[in-house]
Amino acid sequence: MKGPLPNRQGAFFMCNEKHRAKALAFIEQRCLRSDNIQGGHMTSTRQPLHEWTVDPDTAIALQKSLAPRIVRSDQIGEVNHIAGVDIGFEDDGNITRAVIVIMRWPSLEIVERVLHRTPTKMPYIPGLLSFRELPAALEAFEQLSVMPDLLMVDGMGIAHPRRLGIAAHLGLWLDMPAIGVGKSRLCGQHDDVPEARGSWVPLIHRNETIGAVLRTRERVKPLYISTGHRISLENSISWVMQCLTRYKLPEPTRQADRLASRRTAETRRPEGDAAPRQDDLSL
DNA sequence: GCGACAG
DNA sequence: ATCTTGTCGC
Repeated sequence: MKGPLPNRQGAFFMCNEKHRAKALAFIEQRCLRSDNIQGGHMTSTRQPLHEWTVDPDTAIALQKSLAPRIVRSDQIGEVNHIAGVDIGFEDDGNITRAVIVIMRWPSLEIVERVLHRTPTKMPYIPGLLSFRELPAALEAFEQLSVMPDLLMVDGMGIAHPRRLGIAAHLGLWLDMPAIGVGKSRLCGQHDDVPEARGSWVPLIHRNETIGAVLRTRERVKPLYISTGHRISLENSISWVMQCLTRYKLPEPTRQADRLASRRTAETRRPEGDAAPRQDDLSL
């Protein structure tokens, strides 16, 4: 019997056991390895790429060392599922809400959603966003039963002072194709974007094209699109355009966005009510 | 030194 | 990001 939208637990145990097993294996391999899976031999030591709770200087050094590993060309296979990734906050920023929405391509129907809530551990520092938001996002990924083939992450890809924005960082960590979909500029300069939907101008920083400023809707502030990992700028723009409906944001990002910031009945706490005990909410 | 600064 | 009231428009 089909209810409105089965919660995660139900969906997991009733329908996606096999997928979930594969997803777990995937996330385990992606998150716990170092850099030794060349050729066909799996001699992985299963060590994380790096720590997440670090001081600003260390974080900057990490970005500099990781940035050269970002693949800016198309290294992407068949796309059956696209993920929208977004992080929101509640309780004065003390609680981080990581959201992942998986949509089937090309139908764009939602096949899975995860909302993971966890205490915030790092402050927001311009340029170091991924260190604040990615730990929660990765925990959300661990709860997926369907692994996507392409990520759309809110924020910048390589359009970053050290070329490692949150979308690039996540793409590299998971070794998955990723696109950065930002709503405002972090660095770089650009001309005015023509008013026509679909038109764009290059975003340039230190004499290098690091992204595109794309008009996804007329009369609306353009989006900042950039390569995250394993996808070219041209195809990043193409995927974003293909995921547009009637809104400014591409569907995967839009759906993740609304879930990450929406005050739901579970989130809202009338006077006298106790805070939710659970870390994860069913949707 | 001063301003800018994803979410 | 989040907090907020009203306002404009389909």
